[in-house]
Amino acid sequence: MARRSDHSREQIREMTLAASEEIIATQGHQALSARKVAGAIGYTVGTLYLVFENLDDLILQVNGRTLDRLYELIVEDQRHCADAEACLFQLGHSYIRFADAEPYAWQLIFEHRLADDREPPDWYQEKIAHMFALVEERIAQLAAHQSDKEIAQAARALWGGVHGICILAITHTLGAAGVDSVQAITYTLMNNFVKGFVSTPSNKQ
Amino acid sequence: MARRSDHSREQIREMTLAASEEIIATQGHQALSARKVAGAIGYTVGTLYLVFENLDDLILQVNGRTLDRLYELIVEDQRHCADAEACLFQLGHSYIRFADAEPYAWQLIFEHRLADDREPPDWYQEKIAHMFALVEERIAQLAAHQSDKEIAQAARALWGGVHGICILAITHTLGAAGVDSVQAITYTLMNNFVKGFVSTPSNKQ
DNA sequence: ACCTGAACACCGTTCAAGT
DNA sequence: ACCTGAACACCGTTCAAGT
Repeated sequence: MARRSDHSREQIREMTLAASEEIIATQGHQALSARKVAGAIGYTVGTLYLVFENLDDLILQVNGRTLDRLYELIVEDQRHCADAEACLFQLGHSYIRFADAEPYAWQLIFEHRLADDREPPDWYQEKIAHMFALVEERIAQLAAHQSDKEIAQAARALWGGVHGICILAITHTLGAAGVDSVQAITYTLMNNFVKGFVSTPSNKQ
Repeated sequence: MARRSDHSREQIREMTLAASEEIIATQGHQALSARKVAGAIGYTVGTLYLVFENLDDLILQVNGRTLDRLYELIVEDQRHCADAEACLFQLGHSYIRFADAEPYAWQLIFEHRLADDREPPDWYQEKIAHMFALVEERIAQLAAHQSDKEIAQAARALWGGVHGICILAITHTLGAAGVDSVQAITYTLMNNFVKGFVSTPSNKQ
């Protein structure tokens, strides 16, 4: 058998990504396999390799779309907060809400390692930078006398911090049950951090 | 062939764990396979299943030993710091130093998921609680008027925070190159957090 | 040109059979 | 009693062969 042409390359790409997302969302990324995805869209394994470089590439595309959804959620939530501090806290809450809603997709972003420790492609790095800019923006609004470098440093520290709480919560390493408790811990982190940050003329060591 | 009895069960266990650690340290946990480990110790795959329940169990044992090494390093470093605040900062630095020295072993602790989301065994949870107590102890020394609950919350927030910075650094998501820069970001997090924490009569929302 | 399906070199896990 | 090795049901990836 051959030459079906039921779908365009772009359609197959979309079907493949959607099927992968479905498997990841319901069974986790451990359950993702080329054969399973191919079966789900009614093609054979070989076809996937006409559209994607390999499984690593497929996962990278999936992760890109996860980052897009996360960005959308965050931006939407940012439209309903009052001042810079409230908006910064909202950033953390939105992040956790997403991780809680799509734990497997979210984890895959950080557990997926490219072969030979290669750098992710530019389009991917830009998505991350794009999201990161939102944190830096809010931190900058709170900074009274801090330099750009200190603001960048603070944004990385705080985003890393919120991220870590998420991870530990999802892997049950925090001894904290439920999303509410995670949100409370995140609030503790951000609240104390911001207090320390705005109260200092300079944070440089 | 059969009945070699060259080694006791305990010796095979030790050889298996050592070989697994070697593979993980040099090639990452993706490269770990039952057949590869068996080959490295001169036995066939079947033998591993006489000593370990399955590969998940083997990894759990490896992770337990990783936690032990981390604990040793932290406790040793804690003997050379001046006051509570310095010791707390040292905790973060030790943690990052370990993650940097043994990135693959360290990552495996958080990427390993038990089947069906089962809880890890008691002996494993105790190792984590043991290490966590070190953070709580230092936080408690810095707390002037905070309640036990606030101290526990703060310890979780701060440890989660340091952990997250580690992850993002290792996965190149922080735009920060090198251990020094990671240590600086961690310092920013801890310094601002502690400043906020000690300056507040109560952190309850 | 597009897709198949068989092949290759791997997996984790089990278990009858050998000594 | 201890260990093997073959079997089973899977993997990712490639590519000659079919239409």
